[in-house]
Amino acid sequence: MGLTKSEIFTDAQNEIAMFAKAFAHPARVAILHHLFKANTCICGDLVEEIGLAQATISQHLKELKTLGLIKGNIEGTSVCYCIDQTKWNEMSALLNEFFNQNINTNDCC
Amino acid sequence: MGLTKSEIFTDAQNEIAMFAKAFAHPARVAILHHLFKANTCICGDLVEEIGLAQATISQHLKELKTLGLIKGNIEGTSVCYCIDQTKWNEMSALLNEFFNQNINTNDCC
DNA sequence: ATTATTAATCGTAATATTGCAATATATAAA
DNA sequence: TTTATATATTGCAATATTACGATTAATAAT
Repeated sequence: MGLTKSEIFTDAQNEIAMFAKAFAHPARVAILHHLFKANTCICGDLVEEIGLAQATISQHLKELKTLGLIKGNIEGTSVCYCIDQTKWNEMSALLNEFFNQNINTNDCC
Repeated sequence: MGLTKSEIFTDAQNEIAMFAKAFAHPARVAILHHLFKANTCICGDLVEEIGLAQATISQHLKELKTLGLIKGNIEGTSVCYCIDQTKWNEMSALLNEFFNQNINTNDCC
């Protein structure tokens, strides 16, 4: 118990859930908001901007990076993060398709 | 610790995270998939279709209903569920805006 | 070489989520 | 009224997530 039974769902369903999880915490939404506004930033910027501990921000960055939504480039002692446009568009297309499957249905109850 | 600090984020960031959470589990994605396909369904249909316990499906339905994404109408001993189109479109618009804020940014690293 | 800066990782505590059996509730059918 | 059917709720166990202090690692500056 307590363990999601991924094996009983389709790949598409699991993938949608995986991407959605990226946005399912306001800290990650805030990180992405800031990245879009600033184009690039380093971990320290986000710590200041958002107000969570460095370890916490680093952990959220790791999740976004693991999913492929952001990239990180080492620049001296710091790491420059930015959105991975290609992956972002891929994710966006997948979720959009999910959101728009209702074109032909009506309210029923 | 372990408690999300919602108060340090904007309303928009919290709202995006809340909606994203709805899709952050494949069972709920599967429920919504089925609802779009079938237009309406009852809890028992989903138990059969998805293969999780009745209590588990009921719990996922409750979360979707609390968010307002689905509606439930009592019909005899069963409850007829369907998508709430208005709320769905509202959610879709909010997340789409989030996904499309990248129009003018470039890859950087 | 030593020190400062930046980020990642580890360890840990607290909270949240998932899943199910058992039970409760509420209506329909007999 | 009793029984059957369908869903919600409760209680509990297991896993996942969130957060942070402390430490580590790696480069830059002195």
